Amino acid sequence: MTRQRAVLVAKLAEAEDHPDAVELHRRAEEEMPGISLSTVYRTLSALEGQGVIHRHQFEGASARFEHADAGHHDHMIDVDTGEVIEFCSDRIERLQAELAAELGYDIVHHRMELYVRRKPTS
Amino acid sequence: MTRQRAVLVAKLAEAEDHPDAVELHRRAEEEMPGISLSTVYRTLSALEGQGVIHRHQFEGASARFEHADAGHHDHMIDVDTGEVIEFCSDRIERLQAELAAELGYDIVHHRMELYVRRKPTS
DNA sequence: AAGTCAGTTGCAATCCATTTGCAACTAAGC
DNA sequence: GCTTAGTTGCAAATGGATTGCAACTGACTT
Repeated sequence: MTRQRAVLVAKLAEAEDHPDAVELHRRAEEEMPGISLSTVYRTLSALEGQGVIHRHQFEGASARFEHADAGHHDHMIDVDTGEVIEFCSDRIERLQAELAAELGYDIVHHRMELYVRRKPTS
Repeated sequence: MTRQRAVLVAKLAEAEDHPDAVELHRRAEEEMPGISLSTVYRTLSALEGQGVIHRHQFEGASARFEHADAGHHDHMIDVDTGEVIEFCSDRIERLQAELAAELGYDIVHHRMELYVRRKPTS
């Protein structure tokens, strides 16, 4: 609706990585100097509520965001670089659902994060 | 070493659930009135560093702790009650390792949480 | 084109879990 | 009992995130 909201959606759509609120604020300021950090936080919460973006709370870091256009996937986090790698496994998801069902539960949503390190090059 | 540390370790060992720092403080005060919340936080961090306990940061909640005597397991969180159910799946762990390996990574550690709801009783 | 008004913004203040500086205390060894 | 490194309690600080509020803006009406 407003220009600041448009800028934030655009920045998220074009982002290849998973920026946090402060980084997004930095990027938004390039196009919209003076945009406030509270607006960034407020807008991100709103967009999350509408399902337009996803919020991820990785270990020991502030929340990071990504546009929700890609389908469901999980994340690997390189513990050395902080880089985030997306992946998806139907087989794991199936097993998760089975395990939950065995205990009498349905899965509402799940979170799976693999904290990884590059294999030493041989 | 000190009495407050002993009380906290004891409370964690006898805990059937996954209490947070404030709840643990409450329980410790039964045996040790006047114990301070900072001591609880400090001791929990120390115990975590020694590998005696594990810290879990579930969605939208403060950190919860558990004694590390049981082997590795993951968690299901009942979104209605907050109850935590432990489970473990070798098959999933194997798949996770395979997926990481395919992309050239070794897993340092992982986090898998299933947010669930009791199946409606038929 | 001017008027209306709900929704949005920027700022500063606030929240809340957690951490920390510091002086007083304790436990464990000498 | 005396020493001292490690621990405690308190109060203050931290840091990411949220919020109250008055000013503003954008979309719609006429």
